[in-house]
Amino acid sequence: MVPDHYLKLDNQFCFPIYALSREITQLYRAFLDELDITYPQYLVLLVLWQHERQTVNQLGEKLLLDSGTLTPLLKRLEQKHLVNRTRSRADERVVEISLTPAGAKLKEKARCIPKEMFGLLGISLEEMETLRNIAQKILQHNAREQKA
Amino acid sequence: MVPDHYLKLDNQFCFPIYALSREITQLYRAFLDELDITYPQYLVLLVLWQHERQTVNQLGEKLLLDSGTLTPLLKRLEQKHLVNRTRSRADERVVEISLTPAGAKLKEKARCIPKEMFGLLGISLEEMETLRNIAQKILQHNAREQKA
DNA sequence: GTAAATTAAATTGTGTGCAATTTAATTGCT
DNA sequence: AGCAATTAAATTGCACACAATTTAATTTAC
Repeated sequence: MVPDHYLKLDNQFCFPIYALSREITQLYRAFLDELDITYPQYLVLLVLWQHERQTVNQLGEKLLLDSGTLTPLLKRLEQKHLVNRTRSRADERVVEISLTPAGAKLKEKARCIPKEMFGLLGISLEEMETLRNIAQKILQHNAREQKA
Repeated sequence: MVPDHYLKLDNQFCFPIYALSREITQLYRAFLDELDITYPQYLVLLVLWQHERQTVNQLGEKLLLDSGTLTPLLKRLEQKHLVNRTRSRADERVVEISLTPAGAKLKEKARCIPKEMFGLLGISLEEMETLRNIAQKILQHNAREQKA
């Protein structure tokens, strides 16, 4: 007989991650509202600030999101004139996402966000890195299993 | 001048948590689809299995969700005949959520889920507890700041 | 060269999640 | 007692997130 404490909310390992993820998105809002973007949109821009031009598929691979989520999100970013969506001439199934000048400029306003976010968490740099490393370990473990 | 690496996706602490949370919800689906419930619905049931009867507000406090999320969710659980939603006689603003016999019975089917989930993560028990403790630390840190 | 199979993105449908607001009931103050 | 303030839940509006499916284009196989 499995002991009951396995089914108590406080003993669930996954719930705090779920709750924390939502908390993080919430905390980001204070900063991102000023830029008029959401957290997932911010993630997209992070990738584009680093890579300038990406297909929907490439964005999806990096952000672990599918086109069902990305397509409307990217359309909204396009409407805000932060990105351009262009059908590739080489392969018309492919849509390339690139930064507009305004989108590129937003990077400057966003540069202090990661640091300020960290300041809101109340944990040490070590704890933060531990958290990240374990999270990434799980993600990588499951990435491999899915492809096997 | 803030170095650019602060704005690289790989160096974001928050993104792996965000991605992990979604991954966790995904992994849970394998088990919860059989019970015909979603992960947030599962969380609600976890609370009810432990506490039998809760107001919407109490559920919200425990799950860090507001009634905008909970009300439709609970309505769907009610439609599945897993819970009853009853207006309190003592205070008609209050809606009490209680388990139906079917809802209570589901606990038996769910008893192995936490353990099996753990098996899918590819981390040690220690790593899991570390992850949970840091996550809870952040959540508590921000719970206090919000009320201050 | 042509048809079948595969692929990239888009669409459809459903269930969250949260801010803002509304509705109805209760509490607090005078 | 009556009204203002507060509260619990519900609603409205919007942005995700993901499964399933569709559309259009490309690749593969014959």
